[in-house]
Amino acid sequence: MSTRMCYTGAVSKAENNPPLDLLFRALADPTRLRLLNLIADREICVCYFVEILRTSQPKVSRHLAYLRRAGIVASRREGKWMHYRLVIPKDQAMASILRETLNRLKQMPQMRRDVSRLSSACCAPHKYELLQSAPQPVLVTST
Amino acid sequence: MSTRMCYTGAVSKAENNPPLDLLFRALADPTRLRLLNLIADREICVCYFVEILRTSQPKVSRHLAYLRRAGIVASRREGKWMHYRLVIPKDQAMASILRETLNRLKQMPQMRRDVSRLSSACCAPHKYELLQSAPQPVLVTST
DNA sequence: ATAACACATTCGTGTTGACATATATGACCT
DNA sequence: AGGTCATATATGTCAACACGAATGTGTTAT
Repeated sequence: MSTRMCYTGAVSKAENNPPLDLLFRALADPTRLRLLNLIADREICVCYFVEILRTSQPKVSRHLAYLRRAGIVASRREGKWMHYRLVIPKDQAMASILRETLNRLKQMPQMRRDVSRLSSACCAPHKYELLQSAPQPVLVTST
Repeated sequence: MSTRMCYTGAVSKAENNPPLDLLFRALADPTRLRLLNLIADREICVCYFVEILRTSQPKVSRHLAYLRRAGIVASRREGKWMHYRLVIPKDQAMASILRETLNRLKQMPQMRRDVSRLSSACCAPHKYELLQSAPQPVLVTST
């Protein structure tokens, strides 16, 4: 009960402030950081994430949903495939923190490995079971 | 003791990657963001946080401990008082994301209110019960 | 229609985080 | 030594999150 009253206070506070802590919660997981790094420069479908991160499809799906709820990615359906792309938030603070983060991610060894694995997969999708007929990622004009 | 061992583990993982998600977890809470904003430009003791955020002392203490474990603040004891100050991580990615975050926090209304409340409290500590004899915050050269 | 495919969601479970309350520690004073 | 102040930590409760496994949903192909 007193908890409720506390939360009411918190919500009214959020009217003024962009919920920055929400952005940070979205970034506070290594899997989501890897997804974000891959998604930063291209529109890409889920099966590529599964292949590149070598993880389960539900796990990828859940984390993408998390990022979507945080408003930093959006999805688009094309037949069987769901394509995900980056969305830069309207809020300036969130936007610049996100951009800075993406720039820094790019320089990290693990993230570079992911991207180069993605390049290989794109050049030779026949080598990857899941990617046989999947639409290839499409580079997006970097912001 | 077990804490030490935990940290050792985390460090070994960090050989490749800076544990960026750890930084984001530290930033993923509104109370911690307010604390960080206040601590950004000055060394300041706990009782001021309690007064400015109008919250309980254990809550402040816990969140400061969280920030300390994430390596972005450090503490110093002076008699009864614990002073906290910002620490810019050595890792370049963490450092610049943190700096960008602090710059953005500064512009948010809630954060400005906190700072101005702090200024008032510093000018008239006698008006605040908790601050009667507490050492005043000391501005720190901004990085 | 039905089967295969790509992806999303749900369920059960273990883990972590946030909080209030209570208690402990360390420093100062008498 | 004992008391008090400033701060830290322990305890119990509750919500959020992560995961694998299973199941559901929408689309294409047959």
